[in-house]
Amino acid sequence: MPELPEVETVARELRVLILGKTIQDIEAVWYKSFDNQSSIPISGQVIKKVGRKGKYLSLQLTRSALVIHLRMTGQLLYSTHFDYDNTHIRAKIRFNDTTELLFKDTRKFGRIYHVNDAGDILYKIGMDAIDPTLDVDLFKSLVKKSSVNIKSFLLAQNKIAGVGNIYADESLHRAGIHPASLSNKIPDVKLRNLHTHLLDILHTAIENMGSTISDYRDSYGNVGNNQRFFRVYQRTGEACLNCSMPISKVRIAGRGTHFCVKCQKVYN
DNA sequence: CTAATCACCTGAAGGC
DNA sequence: TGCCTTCAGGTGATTA
Repeated sequence: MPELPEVETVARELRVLILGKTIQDIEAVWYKSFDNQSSIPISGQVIKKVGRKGKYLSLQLTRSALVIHLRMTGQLLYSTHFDYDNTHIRAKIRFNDTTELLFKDTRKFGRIYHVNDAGDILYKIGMDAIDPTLDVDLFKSLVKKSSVNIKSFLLAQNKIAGVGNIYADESLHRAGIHPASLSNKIPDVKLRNLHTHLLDILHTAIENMGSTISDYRDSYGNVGNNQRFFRVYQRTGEACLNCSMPISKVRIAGRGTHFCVKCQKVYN
């Protein structure tokens, strides 16, 4: 589910909802969902800062940190009452004002890590895709250093963090680059295009509160709006909005990949 | 280093 | 209705 725009939406909401709250305790309803790697007690610690890097959320506490990845179906739902639906709730972060942050995760892939320092988890992640210091030149040099196909490059979180299957396909379509193109064979002009469109797509998706395919919800339980603006993702067989050619779907990097054969040129 | 495949899980959808 | 297969916003380990 959630890629950068969805996680950013949740991060912004959590800053309003839980910043400054004191944690009472954390209950691991499904044992694997909460991975406690620190001996520092959580109880009594205050949420000092809510951050995001790539698809990871980080909650800086007084003395330690919680790092959260929602994977495919994770949701962080803020609750002020106790009569909620417990289905698929895998962990509960309780605050001392009786409110809770519920970790709902149908497929159980998501994780809440408790670590001494958020860097213990985040050190392996590349630069965030909307980090202002990731300018065109740096973007181009990262891509040109890679020999993998561009779709795989965009999905590789250790290079640029936050882009997933939806926004990889959407940005490659806008930039007119075939997803199977080799990263180091794409012309500079096209990479410049890709950088521009990737940023535009991510920022627009944030403005639209993220994309909901099926499971994504924000911390209020609301769906996103950005799925209405997809041009290729999940539009297989439908007309390309640029040229009317039916959208194709193939498997690249082990993922369903949507593109237009006419608008997206292969470089290799 | 890269590429492919499986593993982790549950549920929805489509074919028969 | 039921059974079986395939697929899904992700990533990490393992095997060529």
